Amino acid sequence: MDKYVQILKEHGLKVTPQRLEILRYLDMHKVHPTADIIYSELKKSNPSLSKTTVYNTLQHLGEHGLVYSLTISGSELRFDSNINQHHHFLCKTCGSIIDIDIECPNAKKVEAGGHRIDEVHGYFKGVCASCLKKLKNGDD
Amino acid sequence: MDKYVQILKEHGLKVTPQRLEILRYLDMHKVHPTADIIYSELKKSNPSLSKTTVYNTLQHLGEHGLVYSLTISGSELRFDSNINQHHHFLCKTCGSIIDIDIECPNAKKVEAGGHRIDEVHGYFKGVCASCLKKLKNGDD
DNA sequence: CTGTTATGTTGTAACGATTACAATCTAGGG
DNA sequence: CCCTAGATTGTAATCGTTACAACATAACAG
Ligand SMILES: [Mn+2]
Ligand SMILES: [Mn+2]
Ligand SMILES: [Zn+2]
Ligand SMILES: [Zn+2]
Repeated sequence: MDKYVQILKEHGLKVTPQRLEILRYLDMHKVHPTADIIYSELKKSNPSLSKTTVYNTLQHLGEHGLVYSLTISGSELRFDSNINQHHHFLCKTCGSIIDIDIECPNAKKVEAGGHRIDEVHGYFKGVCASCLKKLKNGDD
Repeated sequence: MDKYVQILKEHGLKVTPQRLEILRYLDMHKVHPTADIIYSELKKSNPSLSKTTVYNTLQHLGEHGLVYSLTISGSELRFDSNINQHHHFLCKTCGSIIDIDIECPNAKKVEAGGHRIDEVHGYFKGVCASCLKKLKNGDD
């Protein structure tokens, strides 16, 4: 049985072609795309796809813990199918969002305050190594 | 000389009544208000205030490091005049955004990857202690 | 103090991401 | 194979934010 079919079934979600394609797209493109990017790309092979379906599906997948939405940019949500705890770096020069494989060691302290934590988001913003290098080369 | 006048002058910003009021509002109301909340509140005493001015001013103050904008909610920016490094907790039940006084110990690791960090955002989302207590009491 | 000018303010219109809604379709159980 | 709850679609609406142009004013020189 197809990997993505299985994932949907395990979570009691109806298996539809749209859901399968969105799941697969996120799994194959780990650059934290927007809903609109996912829509535009998948529309190429499925011209009847609706943007509403992309939004609905991403929300469903999110509610079932299959995808994660990042608010790092402030203007649009970015989606991530990597469920493992990790942080993100947003380059303000090239716009790319880079995975930072660290876990937050502070969660315990927050829970000590009596709050219940469901999500941890660690965001860094600045200029990525690649863009810094380009800037330096342009100097001379 | 007024505290806020001094802050603006130190940063080479023209001193205007609007900027002074926005600075003061943020300093007096540390609940991470939206631009719209700031606008609505200040409009009471200055009916000619424009929403554009609030957005422009917040952006200027941000560029000069006098305020910080949080993308924690994903749907709207929240503003913070507390410049000291700290994290935030968003309660998905009552919507409040609570300061968490911890610094991120991971910044060094990110910089080790060659990236330049300008901003660090630590966000936790869940249910706050106060809302948890209410939920528990409602159980019986 | 007054005139000049760069900059700030205002109101309105435009924009872009997301959501609401109603009609149509379909996955999956019986 | 049929039924129906739930999914998909297209369109319109919403909401936060930004663009723009006319007008106003802070700050500085004289
Ligand atoms: Mn990621
Ligand atoms: Mn804060
Ligand atoms: Zn970059
Ligand atoms: Zn709460």
